Amino acid sequence: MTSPYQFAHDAYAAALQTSFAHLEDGEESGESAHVAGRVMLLRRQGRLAFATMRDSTGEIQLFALDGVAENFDEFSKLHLGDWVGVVGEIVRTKRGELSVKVATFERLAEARHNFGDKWAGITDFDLRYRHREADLWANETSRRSLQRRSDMIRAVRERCWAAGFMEVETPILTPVASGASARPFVTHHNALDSDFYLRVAPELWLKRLVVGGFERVFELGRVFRNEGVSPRHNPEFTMLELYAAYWDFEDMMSFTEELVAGVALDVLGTTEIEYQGRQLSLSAPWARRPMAELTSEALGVEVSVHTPRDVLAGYLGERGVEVHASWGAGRCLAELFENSAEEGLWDATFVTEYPVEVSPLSRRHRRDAELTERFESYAAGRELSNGFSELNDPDEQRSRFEDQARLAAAGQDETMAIDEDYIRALEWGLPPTAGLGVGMDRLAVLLADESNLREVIAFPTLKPVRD
RNA sequence: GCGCCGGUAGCUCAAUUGGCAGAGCAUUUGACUCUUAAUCAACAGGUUCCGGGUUCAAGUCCCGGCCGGCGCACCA
Repeated sequence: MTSPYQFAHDAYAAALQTSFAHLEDGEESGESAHVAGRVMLLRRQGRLAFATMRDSTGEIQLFALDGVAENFDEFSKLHLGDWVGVVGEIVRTKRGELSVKVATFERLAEARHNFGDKWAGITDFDLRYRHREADLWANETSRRSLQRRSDMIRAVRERCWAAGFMEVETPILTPVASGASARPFVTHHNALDSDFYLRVAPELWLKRLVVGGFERVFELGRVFRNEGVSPRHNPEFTMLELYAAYWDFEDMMSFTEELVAGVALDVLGTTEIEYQGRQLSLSAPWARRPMAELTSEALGVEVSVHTPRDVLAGYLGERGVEVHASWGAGRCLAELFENSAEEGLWDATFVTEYPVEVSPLSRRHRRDAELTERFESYAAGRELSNGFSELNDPDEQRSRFEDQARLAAAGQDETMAIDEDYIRALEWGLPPTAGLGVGMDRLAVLLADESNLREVIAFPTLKPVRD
């Protein structure tokens, strides 16, 4: 029997369950449907057989009778997991199960492997992540989480478009990996005989488009960082970055809270979500708290970027953090914040006033030259977004990059690479602009109520199996 | 990269102190005209992750490796 090339499918399980809800036990509707999906369960009973078929919307029972179904013997020999296309009347069985009474059926494709135990499904992480196609049939929560991610991406796009942002695409293969302090992946282009880096952020390209006159741009794309893998980190992840000319960081914070709360509303219908058994608020407006203030509260002692560097270093030492000789007061404060206050930020909160030292692309704060007009948002103790008033002075940008180069020379692993083309772009004039980056996987984890990033990534990065 | 834990049939899991490697589901065969994780009967299914070692005897203990989970580090 050759495998069919097509099936004239005209009905879905969930819609049938709804539109024939009125059928009484034992009643026949007189209406026929063409349904298709996978056989998930099969109950043969002599000259009749029942199958539970699942499609992308839900499940419906297939009811086959010898003498009524034209190829009953083949039906009763189906395997769990086989794809079928069925034509038959919609009926409700005597025992009350809505069913398609099989007139004809075709096996559309065979399943050579099963989809796990009927009860337990597939639980082995290795199998689930390496063969997500099987996991998706075996585990309802896997389907739900990836569906939520898709709903989220859609909502983000629609809200960005609605706010007048235009979607653009910038290079993934780049001659310099800059725009974030992260180790890049390196690859090689043969014809150009040049090494390229996979981007660690689209930031610098996007700002060049603003220089070019596109006032509001966004990119939703994959970035790559050659760093550790954990429940909260995948080497490739999806970032939303957007830039708005004429805005400052305050404007961007307002946009951020509206965007994230709006997306939660679109996906979940609420901005008061439950995450890991605990209520979490994404409702705007979010608290806006200077880093120094949060850190002082957590430490029980007043600190700021103006506290002597060695005093801050001393507090870090007490907390068991190894202080690098090249760290100034700004870096020390940021480290102290991460070590003390960060984890406690449960409801969505903006942390503001990041030190210049850790913010090489941010504009200095208009009230304090040691600080920047930068914010990060946190939820469930984790960073969700990062944004700032963009540094648009090419001379200062050059000196900030040079500071980064000095730190690299002093032995710091993760620093930002100098990008001459970007500095030249700034020389053409970047208007006052605010930018935002949102970790889409992190947001998806919140919306899907998952604790592990891999659950919202269809095919997370795994080590290849070697012989 | 480091630490802890794990890997047994296609799937989910057992296996006492080191003493014959098992069950349910799936597959195969048979019975059954209203099942719902159908039921009943039978057959088959194993490089116990891989490679060494200790021992009369290793799924179990030891060493090395592979892969995964969690934590740390790095980072978002």
